[in-house]
Amino acid sequence: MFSKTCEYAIRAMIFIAQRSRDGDKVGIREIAAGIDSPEHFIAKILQDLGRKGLVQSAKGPNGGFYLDRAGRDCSLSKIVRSIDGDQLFSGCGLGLKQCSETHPCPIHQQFGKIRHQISQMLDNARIGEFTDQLAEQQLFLRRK
Amino acid sequence: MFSKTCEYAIRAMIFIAQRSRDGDKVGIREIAAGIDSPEHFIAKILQDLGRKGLVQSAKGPNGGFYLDRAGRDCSLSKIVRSIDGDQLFSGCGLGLKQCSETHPCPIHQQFGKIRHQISQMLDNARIGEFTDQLAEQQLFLRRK
DNA sequence: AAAATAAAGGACAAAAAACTCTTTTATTCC
DNA sequence: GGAATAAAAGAGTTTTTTGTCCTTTATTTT
Repeated sequence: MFSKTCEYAIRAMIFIAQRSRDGDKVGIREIAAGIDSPEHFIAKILQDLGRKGLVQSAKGPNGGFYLDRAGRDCSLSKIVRSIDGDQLFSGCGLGLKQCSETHPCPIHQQFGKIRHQISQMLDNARIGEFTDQLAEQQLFLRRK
Repeated sequence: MFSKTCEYAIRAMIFIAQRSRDGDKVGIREIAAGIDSPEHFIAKILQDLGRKGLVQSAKGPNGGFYLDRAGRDCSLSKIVRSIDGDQLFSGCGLGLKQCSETHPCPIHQQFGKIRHQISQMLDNARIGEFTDQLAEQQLFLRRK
């Protein structure tokens, strides 16, 4: 569904949202450990999200990653789009370059409905909304 | 959603179903042209589906690929499963190795619903069901 | 100012996915 | 039996994705 890169990105963003809610910053090592991802790889990903303004960061001692208000309000769909592009939201289920109402692939209708639901879910889910449940260990970002 | 391999496989199977409905066989060149795929690549894929018994084939003059009754009744989910595995049907949306009702990732519930719909759609769709609409050019397997 | 810390950047490496080419095997037609 | 046809098989190559390593830059603390 999502690329590995995108999965790590979402998990990292949610993790950062939780750990930086009181104005703290989170180091890359802590993030990698917290979401069970390769350290250097998630560093690259966050670097990229940083350039795009989806995550904030500060260098030096006491530095790290954190989210501003807009970051916590950011929808999952924005992250998915910025990493995987909009293939998932607009592409044909069978990979046709031209697939539309007037030139549909065999699963065009059915797939459209599903895509719509995926869109809705990802539009509605916000990075910051899991913070409390995460703190209470009702939700998880890594294996036990 | 699906791998390229899987997309080609589904398109090829549907194409073969249509072209072999009267007992004819379809050559690999015709298939590749009909679904807009790399010829040698789809050949490999069909070879594999053949070994798994999902498609029939015959060598020599007048040979080619065709489907038996079971093949035409085959669901899309069976094809997806046999090529991409069941990641799509059972994996975690955020890629967690352990994600379950008792140890859920942040989108576990929402993703579960979507996965269920995808499953249903792929279980219900059968390779042979598009034959008529395809013949009437109401459905398509390649770009214009 | 020097040392320490932590992200940014760039280049590289490994693995997987997508795709190609050539030879072999089976079948049919003459 | 020999030529022609078409899939099967095997051994590549290319591209993309995933992951690693090392150097640089910015910031803070002493």
